[in-house]
Amino acid sequence: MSFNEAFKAIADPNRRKILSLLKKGDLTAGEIADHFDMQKPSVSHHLKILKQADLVEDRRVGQHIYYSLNTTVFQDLMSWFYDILQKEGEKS
Amino acid sequence: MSFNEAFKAIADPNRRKILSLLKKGDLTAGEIADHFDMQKPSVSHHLKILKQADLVEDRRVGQHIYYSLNTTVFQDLMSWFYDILQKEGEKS
DNA sequence: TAGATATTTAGACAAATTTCTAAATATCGC
DNA sequence: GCGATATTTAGAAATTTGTCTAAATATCTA
Repeated sequence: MSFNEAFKAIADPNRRKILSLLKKGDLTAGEIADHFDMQKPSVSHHLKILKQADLVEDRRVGQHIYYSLNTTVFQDLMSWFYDILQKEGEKS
Repeated sequence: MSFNEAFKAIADPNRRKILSLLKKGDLTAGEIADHFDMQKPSVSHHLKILKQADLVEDRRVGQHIYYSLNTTVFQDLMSWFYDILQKEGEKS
């Protein structure tokens, strides 16, 4: 269900930037927003799309909401690339 | 220049299907269109986007235009995934 | 050159996307 | 509970995207 959603999610450069930021460690929504020129509601919107695509997870800690990478779906996306690059006739 | 274009190009399921079809071998625009319910101009539009993203190449053979995969950009996209999945602190 | 086939280009239109501002919700510290 | 901080939700506006039909271009065959 989230395979196509994930491809759409990573199509946006701002969202890819968010994912790259999270690679280095978990961040709150506000910390993420600090890296962008957009307003916070816009960043929140992008985070929602990443969350719906299962590319990130969130957890509340007091006033803050921490976002973190969920790498499991990345594996699926990678598989699609592998499949395209694998020549016809080659065996897995 | 085509890194972001490529990510956008593969965000569409019809275009991913075209790429999957081409994996098995080169096809003409018409042969590709036969696999879809869309009208031919729509398929042509998708092919144009894939071409602009350097994901496919085309060559005319008489009346026909053959499309084929160009795998070089796929490598770049894959690299982005690798980079995300690689844990901080791990050495290449 | 004329008609047939293959494909793209042009232009229109609806749907989806991205961003904004304003308001709502949740939590903290006093 | 109140004010401050963090974040999301709601709704609007502008842009982009995906699709269609009609027309244009390119090539083949006779």
